[in-house]
Amino acid sequence: MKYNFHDIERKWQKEWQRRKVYEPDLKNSKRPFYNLMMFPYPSGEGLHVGNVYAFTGSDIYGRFKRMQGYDVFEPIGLDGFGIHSENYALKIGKHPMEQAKITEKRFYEQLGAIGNGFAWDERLETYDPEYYKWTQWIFTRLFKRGLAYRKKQAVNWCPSCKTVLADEQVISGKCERCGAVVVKKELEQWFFRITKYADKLLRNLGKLDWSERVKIAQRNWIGRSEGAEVDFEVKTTEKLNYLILHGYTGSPQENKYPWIKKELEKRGYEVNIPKLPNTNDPSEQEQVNYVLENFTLDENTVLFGHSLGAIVALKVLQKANTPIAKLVLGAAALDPKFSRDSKRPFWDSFNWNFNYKKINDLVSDKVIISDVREPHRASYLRYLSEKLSARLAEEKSIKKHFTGSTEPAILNNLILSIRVFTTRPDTLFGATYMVLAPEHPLVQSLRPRIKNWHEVQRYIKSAAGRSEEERIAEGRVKTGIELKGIRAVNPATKKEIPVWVADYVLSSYGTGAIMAVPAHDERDFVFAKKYALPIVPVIKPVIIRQPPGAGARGMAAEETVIQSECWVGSGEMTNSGKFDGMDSEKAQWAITKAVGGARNVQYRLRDWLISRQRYWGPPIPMIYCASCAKAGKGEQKGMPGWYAVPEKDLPVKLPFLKDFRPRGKGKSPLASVKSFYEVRCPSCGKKARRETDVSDTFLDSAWYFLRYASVRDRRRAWDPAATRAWLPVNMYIGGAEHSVLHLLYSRFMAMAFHDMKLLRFDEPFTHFRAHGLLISEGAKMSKSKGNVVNPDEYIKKFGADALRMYLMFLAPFEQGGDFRDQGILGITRFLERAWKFGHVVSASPRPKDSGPEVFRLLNQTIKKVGEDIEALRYNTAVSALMILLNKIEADPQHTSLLTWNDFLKLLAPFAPHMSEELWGISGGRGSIHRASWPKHDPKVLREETFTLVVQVNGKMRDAVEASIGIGEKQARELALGRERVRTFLGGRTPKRIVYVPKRLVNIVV
RNA sequence: GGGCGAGUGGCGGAAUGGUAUACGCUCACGACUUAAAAUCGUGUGCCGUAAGGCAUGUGGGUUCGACUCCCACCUCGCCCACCA
Repeated sequence: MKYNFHDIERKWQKEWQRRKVYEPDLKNSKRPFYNLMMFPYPSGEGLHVGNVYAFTGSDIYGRFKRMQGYDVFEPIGLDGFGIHSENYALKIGKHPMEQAKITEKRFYEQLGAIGNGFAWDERLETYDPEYYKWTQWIFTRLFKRGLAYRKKQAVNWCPSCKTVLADEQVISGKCERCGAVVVKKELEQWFFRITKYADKLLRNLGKLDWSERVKIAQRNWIGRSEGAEVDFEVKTTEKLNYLILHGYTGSPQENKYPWIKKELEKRGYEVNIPKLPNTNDPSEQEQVNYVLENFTLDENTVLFGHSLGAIVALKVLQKANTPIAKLVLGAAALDPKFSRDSKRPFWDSFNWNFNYKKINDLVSDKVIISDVREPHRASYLRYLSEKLSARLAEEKSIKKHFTGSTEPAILNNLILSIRVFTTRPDTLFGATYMVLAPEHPLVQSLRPRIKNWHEVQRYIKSAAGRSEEERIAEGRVKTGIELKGIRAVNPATKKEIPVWVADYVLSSYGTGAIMAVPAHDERDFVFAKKYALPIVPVIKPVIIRQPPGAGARGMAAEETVIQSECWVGSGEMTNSGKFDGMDSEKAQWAITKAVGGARNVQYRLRDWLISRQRYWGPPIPMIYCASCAKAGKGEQKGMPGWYAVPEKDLPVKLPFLKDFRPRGKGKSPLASVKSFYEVRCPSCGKKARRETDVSDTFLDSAWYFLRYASVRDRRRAWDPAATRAWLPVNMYIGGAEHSVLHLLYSRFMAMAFHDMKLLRFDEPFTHFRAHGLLISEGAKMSKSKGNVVNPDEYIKKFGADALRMYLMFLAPFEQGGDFRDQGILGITRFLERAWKFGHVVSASPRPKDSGPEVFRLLNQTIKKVGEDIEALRYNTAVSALMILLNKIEADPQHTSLLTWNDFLKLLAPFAPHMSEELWGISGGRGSIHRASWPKHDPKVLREETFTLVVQVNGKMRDAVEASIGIGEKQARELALGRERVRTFLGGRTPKRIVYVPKRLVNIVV
């Protein structure tokens, strides 16, 4: 009776489905166990053997848990949306919607053939409108929660896929999907505010039972660093002068003005704060004319207006028609249209229309300061900042409306300064120059004061054109250009230092600017060497006492200031960034405070860029209404005109597009489909425009595990009762390549839903295990090497059981394995022998009890296989099964039916089809996969004798069977009495005899 | 450059600080066969006829005893990479 695996496997696969062996009762489960495997991304080539490897490992664990009495839920689905599928469709010239159907069929057939205990009734596909309806719903929820927002930023652009990419999808400067070199592009895009959870994502790792390497990868990716933010004052060649306009009912003698004047004059600036006419009943013309008659604006003027003074300032500038250095508006008075206040006397005499364009042309450096304690002003100030394209600084006042006797927030915005982030404030004394990222806004705002603007502009352009990869490929040759005419003041040394622009500073990390300390930072050192900048090591700083004095940011007065005792201007780097003697926490913060800096924590993690300018994904369910935007209306603060598609209108179905090719130019193909993007505004009903980008595939997979237990729920994304019963996931197994993508996004989702009270837990996977990489013939599988293993072929040739078991036998599951063609024969032989013996067992009389040796080995095997499965050491579990079968075969007359059936149970997770068939043959009831896992008897494990090893000087010289009850004295005597031992001793007397109970005697001479 | 992991027979790999090389592949020989395949049996780290000696990347250390623990170095793999 040859084992016909083909028929038997097919038979049981059908039968299991018919009998719903793997369908847990989702409504009433006593012992739920959610055993999840990462659902596959269905490629056109069909199921990869790597998928089979991962799924088998997960399935074995699930089957083991099921036999231990759990209701195991092991769902499966397809992650079929995304660039990968779309690119494949493009390649073969099929439409992704049609191709998806073909691939789906193929994948489910293949997944069925590997014999996993899948809960087929709960399968899902991410491109199914029933599914992505909820993906879109999630988007709208995140938007309403303020976790989804739009911003313009230099983003990663893949020129080949013609779409933007998240940071996580750029690997060494290349597109994760297609390998094309990624460039930076300035685009407005949707982001998810994952950074809001940076700290929690980091902290929670501690309580998760996950593969350590994945936790480490996440920790590194989040990249928390503690440091300080310090402002460096900027000095320009021509001295600035300040013209400050107070507000309604104000005067230069009141609140912050004297202090500001003093602070600015201390720094050597000319300051004018005129008393404006008719403060209590001001008129626009009168005030504007007064200012223009008494003061002359020029390109070194910093114009600051507070409250109504801000409005006057705008008019003054408009009328003066002279370029100035900088414009700062503090808590500007509200356009009556935006105000809910009672009528003010000046409302009639002021004209609230401005020539924004003219103002923009006259001054490029503009700041609008908004007091966070005055939320009613926020929307107008935001509107104003957009109109003026000014930086909106949200600051906290000392006294509401910035009316305190000191207002550091105002002062800091008046002074031109560069804010840097550093983890090493103790090296401040060694900061000899500064570097801004090419995209730093200050570079643009300082433009009129930069003497070599042409060269600077050329450099910035070339830096933007260069891809990340090029920068790396150039071997870290750093390039940059000095901003001539601009200097910064080192707040520690008070010395003026040059300011550079260089692309080795990243705009998206920290403040986009650094203080360069070439003596203590390798990158700065290289740069300084190249451009002959001073290198000053910081040596032995000392603490001196100083009278109280405010720092640049007006921090509380200090008693201790740390100063460097001596600097040595040698050109060499003192050491590799380690700075002995003063990097203690205390010193770090003392110095930070002394220079008016503030403690700060920075994360490497960036917000998740979610937009994709492609076709094959869920359309982003947002609508933009231009007329609402004009009126400053919108669903979310700071995003006028934007509305989420109402839930009743979901899903926003992806239309069938004949030409679905990516268009480039930063727009999705949907942007050219009028019938798609033309909609009514959900708020005002006027004509509006639908968002035409689709969302990132990783959003689809960031929540799929929540859907499985509720796939038939048409009213909700997930059913609360089912979710409470089955989630969080008890065991999640998948590839380590998702360490910082899928696994981080999913955690973010759970945390966001938790905070929205949509979930009771905030971590989706309590246990996660990363399986290793399956390679073939000693090398990574690739088409070019011709070593790709096709699972269909092996299933056809050897059967699913053999393939499963062989894959698991290769090496520890978490380590990965090397698929060698020859090796599978060993497993085939093992299975054939089991098959043969299974028939012998049922055909010939069996002893009632197994012999003691067989029985002991059985018990040992039960223990070992159970422990090995729990630890995912499948290779040694298989090996133990082989040893047991060898024994049974060698001693068939001492093997009882009971023992044989226990063997089959141990085999069942690995070879589910054959064990099921043999189970029936030897009289087992029901499915073996619902039978209970055997228990070992600890008493039986113990043997009566053991091999006592005899060592001389630590080397094994002899071995002798001894009774388990032997004492130390007897063991010594037994050892010393051995012939061979005497030979090795050669008459010498032992100096020492070490006895290890139940193991060995070591005679030392 | 940083992080993580791994170096054991011809190969995949196994070993709570205590018999290194389990289990399997390969190979050799034998049985069965007209023959081959399959199957079964025996053997298989290296040197040596043997006694014995030498072997867990290299060099040191701790220990009665180290693949295992500690230090330094080398090699390979994976992940990240100008994150201040």
